[in-house]
Amino acid sequence: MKNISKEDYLSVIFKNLDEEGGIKPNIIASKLVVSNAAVTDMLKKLAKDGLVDYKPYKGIQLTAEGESYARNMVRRHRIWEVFLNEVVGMAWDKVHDEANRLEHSSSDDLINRMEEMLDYPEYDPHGDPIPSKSGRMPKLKKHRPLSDLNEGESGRVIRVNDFDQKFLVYISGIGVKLDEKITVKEKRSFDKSMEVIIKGKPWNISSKIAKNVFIEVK
Amino acid sequence: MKNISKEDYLSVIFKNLDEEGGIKPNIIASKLVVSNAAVTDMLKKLAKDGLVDYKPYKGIQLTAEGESYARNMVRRHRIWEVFLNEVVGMAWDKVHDEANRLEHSSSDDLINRMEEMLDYPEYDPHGDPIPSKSGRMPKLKKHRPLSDLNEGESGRVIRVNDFDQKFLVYISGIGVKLDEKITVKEKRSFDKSMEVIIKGKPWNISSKIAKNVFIEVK
DNA sequence: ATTTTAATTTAAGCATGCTTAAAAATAAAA
DNA sequence: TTTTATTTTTAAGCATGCTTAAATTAAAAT
Ligand SMILES: [Mn+2]
Ligand SMILES: [Mn+2]
Ligand SMILES: [Mn+2]
Ligand SMILES: [Mn+2]
Repeated sequence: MKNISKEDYLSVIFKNLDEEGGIKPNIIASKLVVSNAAVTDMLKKLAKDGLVDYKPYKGIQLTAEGESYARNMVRRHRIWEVFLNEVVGMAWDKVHDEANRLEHSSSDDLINRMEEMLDYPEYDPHGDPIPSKSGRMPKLKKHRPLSDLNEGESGRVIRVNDFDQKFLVYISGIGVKLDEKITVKEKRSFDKSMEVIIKGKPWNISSKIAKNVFIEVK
Repeated sequence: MKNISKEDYLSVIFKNLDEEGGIKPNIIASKLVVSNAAVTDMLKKLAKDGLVDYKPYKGIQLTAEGESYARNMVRRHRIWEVFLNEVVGMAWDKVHDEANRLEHSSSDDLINRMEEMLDYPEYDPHGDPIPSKSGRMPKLKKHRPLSDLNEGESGRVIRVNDFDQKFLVYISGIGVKLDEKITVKEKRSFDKSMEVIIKGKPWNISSKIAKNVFIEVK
């Protein structure tokens, strides 16, 4: 195989199955910013390659081979993110885009070496779990979006979505980072925005922001 | 621009102009392992992009823009090689192939960070000079292929060609590395093979080997 | 100078990964 | 249940970067 486009499709499918329990052509198209027609096309090719189980109109699944390929892509991506962040000193809001390209261009040998240098990290800089060489995925602690918390509740950040750099820059600016404590002071029903307390300071955040920050459930 | 194929063509053209003083479609085709027709095709595209000066049958030159793009590609490649070798601990016979892919997938920011971490190296693991951010190329000391040395002459290795992994594995095995002293004990006219002394030990090497190892001229 | 060989370019065609527009299937609303 | 809206697939077409085969040009040999 070995093909940047196919690798991207597989990653998107894998992550959505993992996080949402399902995937439709629709979602793939919007995540990869291509037309629905392009997705149908590629699904056929991936099916022919034996990587995807695809029944038109019915559903999309990964085959065993497709899943293990995809899992390895996620592993590559997240190891690159940790490496860029910890060894090269790149900010957490920049590593995702860089890793998105590097993940397709590195040998397994290089990935394994970086993993060893980093002493086998279990989570990437945004809290996402890193599959081991054998494919085992560390369990994420139980968590829910900040947007689900009620007034008065508080908890620690355990994961943030990493696909939008501007989002990461913004939340860094108000002090959000992994393991930081956040308290919901006020929640407004008309637009779902909320006032939160971070390091003693109050901040107003939109529901869009709150939906992409995840809080550990105690 | 930004395109793996075009970047590879530019690098090959630049290196050949730099090292041999000229370049023909022929050479490009063999270095990139594509047909001559593919080269003609691509030369037209690069000309249209304003990166190459191309007169059919007459000659190939880089424009100012093409040269600076190519120089930056060589810079990326060689900084990756040093980084992989020194930071990641990858053997000198493996870094070239890995860098050949990574060079297309990294931001200038990443390259500059790696360069800084490495304290601005001037030469890559095979002795090739690394262009600075501004494009300045460190001067290589005067040198000639080992194959040109006469019986009794000796000198230190200053550079080796890095494009064939097996070649590097082989010469490593007989003790050839940068700055190592080599003495020519015997030179056989019928096949240009020679017996050389490395670290006190005699070795028989073919002219093909000797042509790819470069010795500093005192 | 003529012939032969080698290098280069042109021509036609193929696979990949997209696009837009139209058709078909499914899901949602009335 | 019937109509409407949404999603998905099919169809046709385009750019890219290759290929092989044929034609052209340049270089080398006689
Ligand atoms: Mn990421
Ligand atoms: Mn991440
Ligand atoms: Mn190299
Ligand atoms: Mn090198």
